[in-house]
Amino acid sequence: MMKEKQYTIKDIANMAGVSTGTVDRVLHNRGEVSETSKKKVQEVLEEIHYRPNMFAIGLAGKKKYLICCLIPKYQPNDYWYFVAQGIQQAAEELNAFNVKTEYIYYNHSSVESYCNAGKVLLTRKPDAVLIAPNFRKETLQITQVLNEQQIPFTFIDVNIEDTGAMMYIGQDSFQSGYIAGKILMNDYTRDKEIVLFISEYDQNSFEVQMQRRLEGFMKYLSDKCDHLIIHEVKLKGENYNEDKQALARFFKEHPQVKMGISFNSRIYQVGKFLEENKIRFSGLIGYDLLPQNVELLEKGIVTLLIGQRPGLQGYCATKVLADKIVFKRDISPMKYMPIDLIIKENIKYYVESYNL
Amino acid sequence: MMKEKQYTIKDIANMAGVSTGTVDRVLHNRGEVSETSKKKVQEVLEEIHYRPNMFAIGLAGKKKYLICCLIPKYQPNDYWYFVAQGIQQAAEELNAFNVKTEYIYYNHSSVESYCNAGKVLLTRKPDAVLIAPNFRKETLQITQVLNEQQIPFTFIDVNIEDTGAMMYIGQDSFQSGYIAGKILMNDYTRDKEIVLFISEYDQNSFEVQMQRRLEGFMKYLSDKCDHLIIHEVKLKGENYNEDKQALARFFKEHPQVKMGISFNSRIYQVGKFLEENKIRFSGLIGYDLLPQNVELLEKGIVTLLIGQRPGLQGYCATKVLADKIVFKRDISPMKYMPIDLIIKENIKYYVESYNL
DNA sequence: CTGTTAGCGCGTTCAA
DNA sequence: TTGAACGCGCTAACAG
Repeated sequence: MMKEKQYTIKDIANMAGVSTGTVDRVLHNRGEVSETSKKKVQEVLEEIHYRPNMFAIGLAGKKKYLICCLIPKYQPNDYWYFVAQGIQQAAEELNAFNVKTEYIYYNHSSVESYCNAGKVLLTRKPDAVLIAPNFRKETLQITQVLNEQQIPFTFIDVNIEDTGAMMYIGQDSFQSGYIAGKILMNDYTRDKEIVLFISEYDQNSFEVQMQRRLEGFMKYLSDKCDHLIIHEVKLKGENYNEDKQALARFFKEHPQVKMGISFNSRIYQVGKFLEENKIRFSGLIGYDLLPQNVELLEKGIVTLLIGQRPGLQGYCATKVLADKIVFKRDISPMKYMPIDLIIKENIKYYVESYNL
Repeated sequence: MMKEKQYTIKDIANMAGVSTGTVDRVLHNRGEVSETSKKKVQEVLEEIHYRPNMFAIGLAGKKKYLICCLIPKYQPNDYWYFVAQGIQQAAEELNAFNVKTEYIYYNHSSVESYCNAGKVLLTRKPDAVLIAPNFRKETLQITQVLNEQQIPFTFIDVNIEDTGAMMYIGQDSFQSGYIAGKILMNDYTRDKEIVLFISEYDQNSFEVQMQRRLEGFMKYLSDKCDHLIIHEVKLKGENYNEDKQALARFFKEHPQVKMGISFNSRIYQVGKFLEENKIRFSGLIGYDLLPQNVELLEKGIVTLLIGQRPGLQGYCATKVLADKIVFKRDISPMKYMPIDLIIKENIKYYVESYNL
């Protein structure tokens, strides 16, 4: 707890018997310095624990920092919109420290779009990068370049391993699926039937995430529930009318099914259908606090939403990057978000504090 | 998306036709400024979105700020310990802005101790104050002085109304009790019995908070559950042996009871007893992530913990105060924490990110 | 009451 | 190769 003296370059200059200019030159190995001066300064530096004053650096160097965020293109109020909100809030706080953020969007179902975004990213010469990674192979191409150029980066939402990322921020998908299973099967009695609303997408990383949730869910079922009948309805999630037909077909055939789950954030599609057709589920679980989902939760049509704090993810990831590049602070490389269990009765407080 | 010009006090001075000194004076309402100058500057400030350069503030400011925190004395890992952790984290971040924090502890069951702490507080001449208020009347005495001296303060955990507090941060106790009711009564069938583990304390504010939780809980029961048999066991929470006897007595008489709840953070006492006596509850609910509670949750003895993010409360309260005194930023006067529902399967991620 | 000014620690230019 | 000097934006002391 003793307060170490804060040495300045002036102190160092005095101690080494040179001028501040020279000290600066050896600190940044810039310009020509004689071997003798260099040695003198380095000796002093080894003795003391010099910690440059970051404020002075920020003030003097008109240095601007750029953080680039590679994320899926979003619509108002969808999942990535909230992530962007969190990034935005961090950006505002960081504004004062000459940190600018820039978004590069990609279409989350197009490899090509992702690659292009990656190329654009590199042309921007960012000081740090936040990536919502989508395709493994293509991501590795990007991160390789970033590593070569010593540009720190973090992953958000989905993790890609062995890339040298500074940090991953997101949720444990398997476990969240497991929990969903436990809660949906709370009233489990031997002869219940359930239906999974599965999305049909290409093989991208987000799909992998949903796959993990599904695996966690099935794990719970196989651990704890025997003789369960599990139905599946595939939804495209793009054309509601088409999906409506699929749902109608299903419920005509299986009117007795009263429990269901979706592993993506579009449970509202199912909810909407159920509402329109006055079908009452005893358990309907979905992900994420999209306004449509929230509304259905409040109406009692959806019974549980699993939240993963997209805003906080964006906020933390951005702050962590800034800490790294502006203040040279390091942090732990992994941060799992809480798996928030949200019901009708506590939704209000989650929506209110969404931008934490 | 247009890059706003970064205005400096020099710009403002020019625009307002005064000097930088005057601008500084109105920004920090320091020193004497004529009404006319003040008005001119304020007009400019309203037009532009002035964001001071934090680097410059950090570099130039020799001013030290002091935030005093009046909170209950704590033991490692109890509720207030986590609050203090959050404060500490904020303190570290604020360190760079010359903000120091200081704790003043009181014994949460002693009015006298609370008053003394209040007196000490005022002698410290703080720039801002964080209070975990306990006794209403005594709190009013403290806040009156603070108001006179124009020292901003926030309440945490428990709110005391009509005091001119900048902000209250805490949980909606009634609603959290209501939710507890809903979840405990999830398997509700007409003839179930439940037991409430009630604490016996003096009439302090924390007791009031538990009272509200109880009220919320009873509200749910009276709304949704008829013909319920509700037992009560009073626990002192200080001498385990004594409480053990009370519990033993109760369970000897009512071995059929399998659901219970405690409205304070000491459900671990009950859990410990149940574990020792191999009594298995189908539902046991408590508050807060104390390590003992977490352990029992993981073992499956406690089935649900309600979390209220003590760390975040401390963190936010401290940051908000600093925002006020250092950066003159104001914020909304009320912040409800989410009511986190924590079960065996998601506890891990809450413990890990406790210091958010 | 108000304007001026000297730093804060560092980066950078410009003479020497 | 080096030192001196200026400026980044803001605070606070000081002189008027």
